[in-house]
Amino acid sequence: MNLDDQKNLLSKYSFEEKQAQSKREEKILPPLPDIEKYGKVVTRFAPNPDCVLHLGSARAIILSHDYARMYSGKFILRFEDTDPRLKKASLPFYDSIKEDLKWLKCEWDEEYIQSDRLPIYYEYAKKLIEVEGAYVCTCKSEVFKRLLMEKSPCPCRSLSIKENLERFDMMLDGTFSEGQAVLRIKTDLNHPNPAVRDWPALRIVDTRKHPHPRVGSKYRVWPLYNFSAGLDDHLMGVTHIIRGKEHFTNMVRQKYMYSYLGWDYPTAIHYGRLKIEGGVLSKSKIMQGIAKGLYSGFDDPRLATFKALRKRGILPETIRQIIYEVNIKPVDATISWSTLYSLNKKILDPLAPRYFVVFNPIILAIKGFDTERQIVLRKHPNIESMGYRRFRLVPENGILKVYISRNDLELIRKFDVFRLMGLVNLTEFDLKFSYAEAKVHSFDIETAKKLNAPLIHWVPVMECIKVQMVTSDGCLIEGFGELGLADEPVDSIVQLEREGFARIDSKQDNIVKLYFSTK
RNA sequence: GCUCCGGUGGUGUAGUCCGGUCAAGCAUGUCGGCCUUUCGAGCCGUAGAUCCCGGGUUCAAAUCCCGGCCGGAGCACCA
Repeated sequence: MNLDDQKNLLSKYSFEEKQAQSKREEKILPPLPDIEKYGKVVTRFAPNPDCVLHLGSARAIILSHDYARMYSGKFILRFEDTDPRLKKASLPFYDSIKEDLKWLKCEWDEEYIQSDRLPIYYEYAKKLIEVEGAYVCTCKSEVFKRLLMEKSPCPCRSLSIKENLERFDMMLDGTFSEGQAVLRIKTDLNHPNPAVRDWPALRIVDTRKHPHPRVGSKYRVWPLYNFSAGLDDHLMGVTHIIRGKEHFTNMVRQKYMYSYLGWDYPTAIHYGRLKIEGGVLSKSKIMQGIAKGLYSGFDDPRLATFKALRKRGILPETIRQIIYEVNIKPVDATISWSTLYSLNKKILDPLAPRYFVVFNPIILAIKGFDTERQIVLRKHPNIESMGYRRFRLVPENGILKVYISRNDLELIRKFDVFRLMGLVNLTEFDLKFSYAEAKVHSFDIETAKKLNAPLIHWVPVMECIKVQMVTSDGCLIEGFGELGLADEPVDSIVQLEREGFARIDSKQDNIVKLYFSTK
């Protein structure tokens, strides 16, 4: 082996070694605790259908679903629509939540709607009264609150089982009206956290005034979160609850109920909030903003809803990677758009065909373009099988007209020669009042390279299509794109050369509408 | 105020349970270079962290203990 051979071998070896090292490690979920305790893992996602889903729910959804799949378990979707008054559900959201889950590739195995289950909750309410774990309290809430802070019981707490049962029936039959009675779960009145002391389980809602979107005014006694969710988690066999840390004390409260019923509390995992720089992630801000006309809709690009992310060409795989990366820590995480985009681009780049689109267009008249030319460009620089883009360029009286972007004017003026990508090298650039002129210098790329000419994208005036694009701040910009763009199906993501990635949102009236994704 | 939970480069995260191999890894972002008929992708390199602070235990602490500071969550007849 001579020296050259050795060098070769060495460089080859170290190259491969480096490649192997730099290969991105596929993030995997850490093991779920307590799996040995349960025969089969059961998780659930339990949204209130009072708004569309946003990035803040992504942790709960993806972790719950993926852990269920990882352990060949079961993933349940449960709609928690038990507040007909303040956080009232609305019919369209049941469907939109399901759409978002499907888009995220989180198919559920079972589906429940709590507003269908009121009789079950009533049954357990009675059971809890019978084991003296619950009582019907008719105290004014200020009075009760004061007693609570003093760690002293309210008069209703010592009522007999029989009296409580009667009172509960009076809640159900309408003798008590809204605000007059509430079923409470007995806890330790000395519990250091006043928030857990004798928490309310069921209350009365005047559903003639506040009809429920699904069951109207059929029921007047409605469960509160801890009661219905707590019961359902056991009843549905949930083994692992994955939810936000705001629910931490809810677990403490629910455990009292579980002990009366002789149940074991599932393994609960609490994660912190997931935010994104500048992204609007509050249900009330989303709802109010749309009502006020501040946002164009649930898919407004400034919102961090799944609908908006999807519209911008963010892939569900990207969101999943982010979730895997931030994991299940109880700390809040603010992820940056650049991280999101970078992950997205890595997935997108080998998939997205390339096209020319010129925004802020100006006509460029090319002089000295004497003969008709056909040019063929690849849709993807490295993936030939993706196909080709063909242009037929027919000059008129030795002049060819193309659109270029005003944004490139400054760049062009810095050089004597510039090149229209794939087409021609130009010189003697001259900006007239409403158009620009330039003269053919040469055609081959080698000359352009030699002269260090900047590369400009372009669109032929004779063969082009109108393009509108919604930018990330919600503005609409217009321009012209090459004809082939119109052949790409709606929803596909393309790369506009030198501009960035964009998703085709619609095609109508000879206009292609795009949503900008990422540079 | 009370009750919990946390604090690792700009951001996110690994390591913390079972102290040494961590003068701290990875990703993203920054800056520079290479490559490329894209300002994309890829490749190479660079800079950036007294591991919140103080004390203690120890031969040895990002890791254990105590105190402090800062941040978050909860304290609804909401979910």
